[in-house]
Amino acid sequence: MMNNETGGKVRVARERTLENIHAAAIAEFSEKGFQGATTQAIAQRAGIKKAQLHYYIAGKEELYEELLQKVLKVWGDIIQFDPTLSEPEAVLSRYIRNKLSFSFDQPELSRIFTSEVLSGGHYLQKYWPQATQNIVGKENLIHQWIVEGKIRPLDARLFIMHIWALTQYYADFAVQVKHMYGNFGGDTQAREHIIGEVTTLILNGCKDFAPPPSQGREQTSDF
Amino acid sequence: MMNNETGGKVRVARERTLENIHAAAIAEFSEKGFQGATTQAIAQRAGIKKAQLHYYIAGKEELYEELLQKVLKVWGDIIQFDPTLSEPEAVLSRYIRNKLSFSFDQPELSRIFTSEVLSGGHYLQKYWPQATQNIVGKENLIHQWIVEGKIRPLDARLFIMHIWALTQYYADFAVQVKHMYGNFGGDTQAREHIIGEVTTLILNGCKDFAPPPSQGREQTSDF
DNA sequence: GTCTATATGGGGATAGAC
DNA sequence: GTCTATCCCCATATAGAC
Repeated sequence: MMNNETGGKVRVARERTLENIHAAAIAEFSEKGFQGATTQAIAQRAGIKKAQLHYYIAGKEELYEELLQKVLKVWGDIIQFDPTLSEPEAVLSRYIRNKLSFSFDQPELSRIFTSEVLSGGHYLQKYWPQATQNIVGKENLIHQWIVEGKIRPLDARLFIMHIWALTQYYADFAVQVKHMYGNFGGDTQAREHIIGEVTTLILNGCKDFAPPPSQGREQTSDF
Repeated sequence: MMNNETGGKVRVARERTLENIHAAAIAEFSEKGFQGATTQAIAQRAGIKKAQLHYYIAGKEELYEELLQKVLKVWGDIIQFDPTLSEPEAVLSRYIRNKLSFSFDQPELSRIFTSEVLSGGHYLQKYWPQATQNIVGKENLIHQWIVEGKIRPLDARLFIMHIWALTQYYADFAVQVKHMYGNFGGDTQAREHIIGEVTTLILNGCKDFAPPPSQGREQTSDF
């Protein structure tokens, strides 16, 4: 208290340590999963001793949940349909670009979510309702596009999930991509190429091929 | 030796135990990953004691590698482009159906592979060359389709990887699908619906939209 | 805040009785 | 083949000196 009148230096040092811990924990949890990760390895990656780590965190489980929340928050913030756009091409392109960029930039954070889902998703119990709610908004817009004949009739919810799956792939299976396609880490050109291929696949995939001259069409999907 | 002249009963009992162990290990490894899984839990799931388990297996690592090989073998056998078919629609539909069916029927086995990739894929070192070889065959056929104008120009390798990603999704994220879409476990109707949606998305996604009346087209993808 | 030392529990694996 | 008991190591977490 007394030796920290500015309230700056100590706090900054503490937060830098916490950042190191977070980065280390993200790497460790995303690789080994919650059960496979060890506080020992996290401490080592963060450049501190194990006892020191436990001085900064409440426990392994609390640290894990904190990071899980972080992914969910970022996704909730960034990965949305842009409401200022209206045409399917623009909305979907933007969405794909955002989600893919996150997969490229923060693959480990993305993988924590995947690892948790693989483990049964017990730590996501509170998250599913919110996620489903989130998808409903997108679903409604897509339904509108179908009614307006802007895209072909399809199962809107599955369509969203498929886009999510395709973009998530580049985080979860980065190792596979690297081996089967070649390295593309910081290469902007390769990233743009992938974004383009995914976007085209999706946009073509929902296009109406031979739209009957001008008549309303119904959605055939009944799921 | 002497009390087993038929060579049957004992062997059968042994193999039944081994099957139980395999099933238990698949469940455990797919949930927790290699590091997170414990022989304790595997034994418990198999209905035997831990010491008993170690009588049947060479070690945790050997058991894990055995199961990994199992997935790779099944994929190598089942998930191929059918050479008796030739049209893109038929080949891709069949491929998607096979891969999706495996995701539905053996999700845990599929997830072991995913978990291993998430962990860095160190146990797959020998597998990548074979997998890449496998993809090259498909790639050549797709290139042919492009030259023949049967599908639009696209990056063939990424296209294959995207189909793989979409079908793998239903194994890895089964929990997510269940929460956001509803249960679809043994429901044949729902399975067929999903197969249909994925197939249509892919087939439309690679269709040529406004093919110029009749002229060869070049492949623009240079990756 | 940071260290060494340690408490306590669980991990993989084996010995040896039955 | 199956059990109990055990070895030895590593896990999470804390105590307490500095």
